[in-house]
Amino acid sequence: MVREASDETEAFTVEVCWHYYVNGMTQAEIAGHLDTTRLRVNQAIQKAKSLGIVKVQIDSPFSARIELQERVRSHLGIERVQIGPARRDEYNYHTAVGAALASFVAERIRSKTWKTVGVSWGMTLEAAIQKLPPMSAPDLEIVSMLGGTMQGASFNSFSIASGFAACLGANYSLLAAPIFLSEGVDREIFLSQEIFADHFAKFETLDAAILTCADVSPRSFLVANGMPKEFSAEALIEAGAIGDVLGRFLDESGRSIGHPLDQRTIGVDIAVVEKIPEKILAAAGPHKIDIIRAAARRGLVDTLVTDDVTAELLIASGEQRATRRSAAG
Amino acid sequence: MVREASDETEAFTVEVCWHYYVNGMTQAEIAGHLDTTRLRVNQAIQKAKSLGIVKVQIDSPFSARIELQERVRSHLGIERVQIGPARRDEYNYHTAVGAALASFVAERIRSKTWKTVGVSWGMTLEAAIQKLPPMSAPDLEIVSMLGGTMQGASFNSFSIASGFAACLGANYSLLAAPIFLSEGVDREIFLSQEIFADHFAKFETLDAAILTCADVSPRSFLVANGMPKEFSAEALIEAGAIGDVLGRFLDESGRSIGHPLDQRTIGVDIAVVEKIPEKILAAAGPHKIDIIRAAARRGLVDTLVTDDVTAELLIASGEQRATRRSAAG
DNA sequence: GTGAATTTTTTACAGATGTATATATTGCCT
DNA sequence: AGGCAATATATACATCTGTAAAAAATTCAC
Repeated sequence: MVREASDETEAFTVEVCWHYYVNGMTQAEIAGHLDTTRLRVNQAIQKAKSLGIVKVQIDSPFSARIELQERVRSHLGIERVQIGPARRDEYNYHTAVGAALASFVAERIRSKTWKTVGVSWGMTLEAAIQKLPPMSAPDLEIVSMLGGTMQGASFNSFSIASGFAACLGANYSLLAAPIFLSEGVDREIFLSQEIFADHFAKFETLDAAILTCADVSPRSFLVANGMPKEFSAEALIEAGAIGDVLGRFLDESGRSIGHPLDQRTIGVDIAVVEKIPEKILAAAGPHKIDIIRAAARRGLVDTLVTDDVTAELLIASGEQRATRRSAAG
Repeated sequence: MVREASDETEAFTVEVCWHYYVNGMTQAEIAGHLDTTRLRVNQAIQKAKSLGIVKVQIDSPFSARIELQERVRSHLGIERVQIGPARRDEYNYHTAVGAALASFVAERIRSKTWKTVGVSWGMTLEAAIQKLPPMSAPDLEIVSMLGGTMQGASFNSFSIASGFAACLGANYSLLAAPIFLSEGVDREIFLSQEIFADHFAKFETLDAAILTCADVSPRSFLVANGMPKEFSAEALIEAGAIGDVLGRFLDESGRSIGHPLDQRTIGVDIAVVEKIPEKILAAAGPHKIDIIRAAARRGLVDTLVTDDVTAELLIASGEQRATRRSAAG
């Protein structure tokens, strides 16, 4: 058979695609119609897709959001991203992400047979609790994963687990301890108490974890209200910390900074969290970009729940970092 | 399960389509990822296609031509259309269509096991002969389907069948008779001669026919050079003729006009032509629009070979006719 | 709380797609 | 003209899609 000139093969490819995509013919029907083989038709369609002759366009008001979440998901290398649209005129980095988290958690609890869910605490989770629909999950236990702060104004770190439980019609189990022990208190002796041992045992079999994170700045409730006096934010930053998850400070690559504070922290170990089947990180705000990325790097994120402002910043700053590395190369 | 608001279902539909068309995931993979069923995913894709959320675009310089040929094919209700691009600055209604016919016939002879092919005659077929590549088809017989004209300048109606045969390395069988008998000559007696009977018998088993057509005007070689003196073009037009195929004049609907001329015409009957498995009509030029459409209506066209000028006119005039009928309705 | 209606999911199956492999065909070189 | 390499076709099979039907779940009305 005479081999065709490339113009003829592109004309053939276009004609094949016309019949397939526009006329809705099967590949076998097209082969019969054009007097060729099904393999040739299949190859023409593959070629058209790979050369961009055929383009699929998804036209919907939701396309931009779905594209954004897919770009963030790909950028962070995680399983899924849920984006809540934020108000740009009165931006507040808890509201949209709180709503998105509430929706996601409700959906997840309906469709999964979760028994135990660990929770962190923070103002983002508090915002989610405000938005959770009433549900009835009597077989579910909400387990707090770290101690709380002893001071505060409106926000109560001990109310997060109980708040989730109240809305979900679930039970809760609190870690009734300060997040950081006082100087001179031995952590292992403190945690050897049976009530704590029983609680920590729960961490080994959690079905999911609802996490949040914070940077190392006064915007972090923990940094503003919960740090021991002998540890400063500046010292943490000097040690490489860019933020914390569950009271554990991480560097830009997601590595623990190996700080003396770890020996005073009452909460689940990061290595235990990594093994939880479904880790949901809820976080938004420009100041959290680095710690979100670090947590993802560390393997602490299956699902990121965020807002669209933060999602766009993640993408933009990711592109900047790629551009800087490329220029340096 | 709570029925979703329609905004959420469109968001879901878009997300499904994103994974399917952009991420290249299978429907089962998407169902697992979005925690739903394969049926739901399939339905979302169908819905997106039917609502126009998903659009397939075929971007190629050939798209316009393929679209045009599909529109003509659909307009005429025939099997396929081959379009040759014509020069617009020096338009000539034989060259492009002749080239397209040559290409199509060559391809067809390579891929089909044709034994006998009937041919009409005309300047369009002559142009095709000029463009046919040399081939070797010793088992093929080219059979002329009608008598010829006794006069002419450069064009010889008796050279078409032999010209095809020469190029294709085939045999030929000529209908050595005038296309119209003289007055007073009985057609049946004339055709009862064994040599004609043998030739006419071939018409019953033709594998394909290569036809052309002409309007009723001096542009038609037949009308200009072959008509008996007692029949005028005006009289044919008055009888309803808009053109001819194989010397048989048809009205706008493709019906034979039932003219006394039929009793003097030496050529295959139209009813016999209708039964040939593959009928190829080669025709181009603004003056042939009506007879092309009439021939298609009559069932004389499986494949139309034309040029792009004519194709566009077919479409445009078809739209005008539809508009007129709509206004009259 | 129960039963009926409706909707969704699961399962099954037919047809289409995608790809691998064996076979056939074509082209080129000697 | 024959042999070999390259290419195309035919065949086979795995996977995916599309849809129908049975089963399960949910919703609604009483």
